Amino acid sequence: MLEQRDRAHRSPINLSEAIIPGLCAGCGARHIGLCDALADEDLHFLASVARQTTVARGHSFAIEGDSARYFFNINAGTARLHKDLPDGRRQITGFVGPGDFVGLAADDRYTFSAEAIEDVRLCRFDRTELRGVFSRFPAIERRLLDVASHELIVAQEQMLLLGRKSAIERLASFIDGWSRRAILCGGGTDSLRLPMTRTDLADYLGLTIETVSRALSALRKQGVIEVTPDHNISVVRPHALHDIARAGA
Amino acid sequence: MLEQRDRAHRSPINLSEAIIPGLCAGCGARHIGLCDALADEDLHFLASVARQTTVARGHSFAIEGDSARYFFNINAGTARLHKDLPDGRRQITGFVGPGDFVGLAADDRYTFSAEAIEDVRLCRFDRTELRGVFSRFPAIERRLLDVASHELIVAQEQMLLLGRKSAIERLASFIDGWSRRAILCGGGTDSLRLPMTRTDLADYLGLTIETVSRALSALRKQGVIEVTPDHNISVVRPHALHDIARAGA
DNA sequence: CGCATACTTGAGCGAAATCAAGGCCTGTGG
DNA sequence: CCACAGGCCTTGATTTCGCTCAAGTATGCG
Repeated sequence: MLEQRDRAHRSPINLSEAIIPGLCAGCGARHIGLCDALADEDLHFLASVARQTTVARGHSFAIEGDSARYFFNINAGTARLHKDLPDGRRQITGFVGPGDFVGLAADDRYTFSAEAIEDVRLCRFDRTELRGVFSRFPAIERRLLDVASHELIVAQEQMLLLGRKSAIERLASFIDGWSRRAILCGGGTDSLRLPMTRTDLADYLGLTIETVSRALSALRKQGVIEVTPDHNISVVRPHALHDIARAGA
Repeated sequence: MLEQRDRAHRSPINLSEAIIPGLCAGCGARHIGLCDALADEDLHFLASVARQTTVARGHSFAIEGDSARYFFNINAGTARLHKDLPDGRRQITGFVGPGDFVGLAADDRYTFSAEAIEDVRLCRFDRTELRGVFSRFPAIERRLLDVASHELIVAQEQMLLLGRKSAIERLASFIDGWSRRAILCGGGTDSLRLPMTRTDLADYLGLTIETVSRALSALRKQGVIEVTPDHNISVVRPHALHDIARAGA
């Protein structure tokens, strides 16, 4: 019986990181390998339809309108997904990190752009081969349906945020969600690393950079968060933060 | 060999309407049956996990926070899906009509409420039985993944609308999309029936009822649309409407 | 006919956008 | 080592788009 390490060694794909991670309840798709029971022939098949690549910070690996040839699974780093209007207005629809999928929401052409905000390592699947992958690994198709369902829930929550919440509530919602994700998927609760700029935050929350900055200051003055010198955040009163996010009580 | 009509007659489910409709490119999930090759035993199985019901206008068939027992497929009528904040603010995340699915974006509990804005006839599936349905009809699972992907695309487009578009652009986008849907899925292009109230429209577009009304008047004064005496709409200059929607050129 | 519901329009207000200035950190070159 | 440029962020002043408050119109129903 092969060790995980040996299998990883045989494949151009690094199996010690999730190729097809599972859905971790509460935090979305992250960190749970599905690949423990793969035979050698399965590995060879996967290697023929998937390739691991690196995308440097600032570079795009999918562009809205381009032919959607690939489907991605992020292994390391963070990327932003965004849609743009002709006059330059931008809406970031999500940030994706290790374990997340990119390209579920695709037609023949990408309906979004994906850009690395840190160096990203990812696994790239040929979309034309996806049917083949599904029939060989039915569990993957099932998993993807779960992932897609979860993404729909998140998307609808974001619509509520964009359509109906105030600037402070938007910021509080984002920090609340991001810190939960960090706690569930890594640990350290004291300082929360924000790999995205204030501009990214603004484009994600439907605000301007100035309003983001002011809302952060307001949360800081209320003693709910602290802003570290390197512009990261630490959550001082998680419960109060959550109450603001939910427009609570 | 059984006729479609005979099969319909044998089942409590009306098979002449789509139980599991296909994905009609461009218009989303609508009107295309998947049920032409079903054996009698399959029909009996479907009848054991699904039931056709009616929901009267104004009534909810799913409530946010309730245990998500069912999965729905709309056969007739229109419903709104919405999320609410404790203080009464409401965001409608979508309108669903014949052929659409409700409950894809569900965890153990519903993360949205669904309410009929016209009398609705729907087919109700036990979610605990869905796995069984999928293994008996793999095509359904595949179809649902396509539907979920398409809904993600639509959701991201709506995020762009809510986060970055002006009131007039929002209205133009909605009317543009709704009229395309109407043209693709039924025909008559002259008068566009809007089954939802101005309040619904406002809650869908992240605006107030007054702003919706003013934006409609503005589009009317620009000669892009006409508003009929019964508050429906007819699109006079579709191209101009589309340009406004896309903040175009 | 009277009332309720839904929609439209106007006036004034306010939250966030825009415009503008200044601070802080990093890297680069003298 | 310091000087300076360029990001990135914060804060202040002013403007604006859409919200709130208010009044009036139209339609449908008992």
